[in-house]
Parts: sequence; C-alpha cells; structure tokens
Amino acid sequence: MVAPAKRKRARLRRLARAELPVDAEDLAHFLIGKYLVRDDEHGRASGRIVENETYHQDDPAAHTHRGETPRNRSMFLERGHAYVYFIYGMWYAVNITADVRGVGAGVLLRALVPCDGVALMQSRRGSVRLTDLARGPGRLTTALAIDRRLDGTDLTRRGPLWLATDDSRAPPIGVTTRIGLRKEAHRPLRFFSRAPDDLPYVSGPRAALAGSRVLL
DNA sequence: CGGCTGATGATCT
DNA sequence: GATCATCAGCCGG
Repeated sequence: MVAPAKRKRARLRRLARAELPVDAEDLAHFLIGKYLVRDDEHGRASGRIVENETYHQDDPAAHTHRGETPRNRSMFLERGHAYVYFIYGMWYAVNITADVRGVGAGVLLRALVPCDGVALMQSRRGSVRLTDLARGPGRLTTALAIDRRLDGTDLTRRGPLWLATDDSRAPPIGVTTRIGLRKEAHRPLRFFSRAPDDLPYVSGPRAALAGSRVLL
C-alpha cells in the first residue's frame, strides 16, 4: 500500500517556450517533474510528469522517420506543441514536440501523478486507484480528455492544454528502454522520476526500473 | 507480479 | 492487408 505523496497544492506557472530545451532528449529530462494542465468546461485536471520517452526523426522507431505525413505533421512544429495520435483503434497518446520547426522530434508522455481534478479524472477513467489513473500513455490522455482535436496545440499559450512548473527542484531521474516497440527496443530513451513516492505511478515492468541506470 | 490475448480502427504500403 | 509508441481482464505462481 502506497500513500499518495503529501504535497501542498502546487502553485503552477505557465512555462515559456524559451525555457524548453531544444534537444529532444534534454527536453525529456527537463519535463520530468513538470505539469501538464487540461482546462475545459468541466474544470481543471492536471498531473505531474513522472515518465516519458524520446523520439527523434533519425530513429527508425519514430513516427516521423519517413518524413512528414498528414498524421504526424504537428510533430514538425517548433518545440512546445502537442502531437496527438490515435493508436490500437482505441487510444490517444500525446507527445510534446522538440527541436526546431521542420524536424520531427518529440517526447511521448507516459505517466502522470494526478494533481488537480482527481474526481474529474476518475469519472473519465472509471473509478480507479490513484496510481492507475494516469499510468500509461493511453490512460493519461483519457484522464485528461485529450484527443485529436488538441493536436497541434501550442502548450506555452493560455488554452485548453498547457505546460507548467511549480518551480521546485527536479527529482532524480532514471533511464531505461522504451516500451511497446519492435524496432530500436534497446535504446535507453525512457526517462522516469526516481523519487520513491513517484515510482508507483510509473508504468511498465517494475524490474526494468530496478535494473535501470541512474541518470541524475 | 508477470504473461498472455482479444478488442478495434486509422494510417501507410 | 499489415502494422501498431495500448489496455483490461484473466490466469498461474
């Protein structure tokens, strides 16, 4: 049994594009501990990012590897935009774009620690344990009501979906291999918060976390 | 916890 | 027509 981390309600500040690292891997590290905030007519739902993966255009596993198509075109936007895609006939997943305009790179968000709007997220997901609410790329988009209509959203602007920080110190970060890939499965491009309170919210096999390298 | 499987449809070849 | 950057439910240990 794991008690939710007790932290006072974070005061969130919108992140500016200038604060976001350009390089996709640097951006992935930077985003661990930051917040994704969803505002709609039902209210606010937000979560702290505790797991993500990097995809760069030069990586055969990336959607953008073969160039721009109607589906992936938002991945080629300047850093700090949303790339939302539909997968396995049932789920959406969201990336935060990286690199400069014209390069197809980004960071897949894989898990959040629920912050604001827990009841709202539970109503969207069905009542589930706090640690299961937004653990996994398809679950977190369901919890935050993210679909293709949010594809291309500028996350550094006021709007339905944006990035924030509480200006606290970044948690320790671990690195391991990405999940669900056939190609390039060995690359160490999955990042997660090693803070003990955060680990129950990180997706994937527990053994992979235990055997992972310490990045920071 | 780990392993397996069916569901389900857009996208690209 | 094959391929998915997945999930829930079920099984066994």
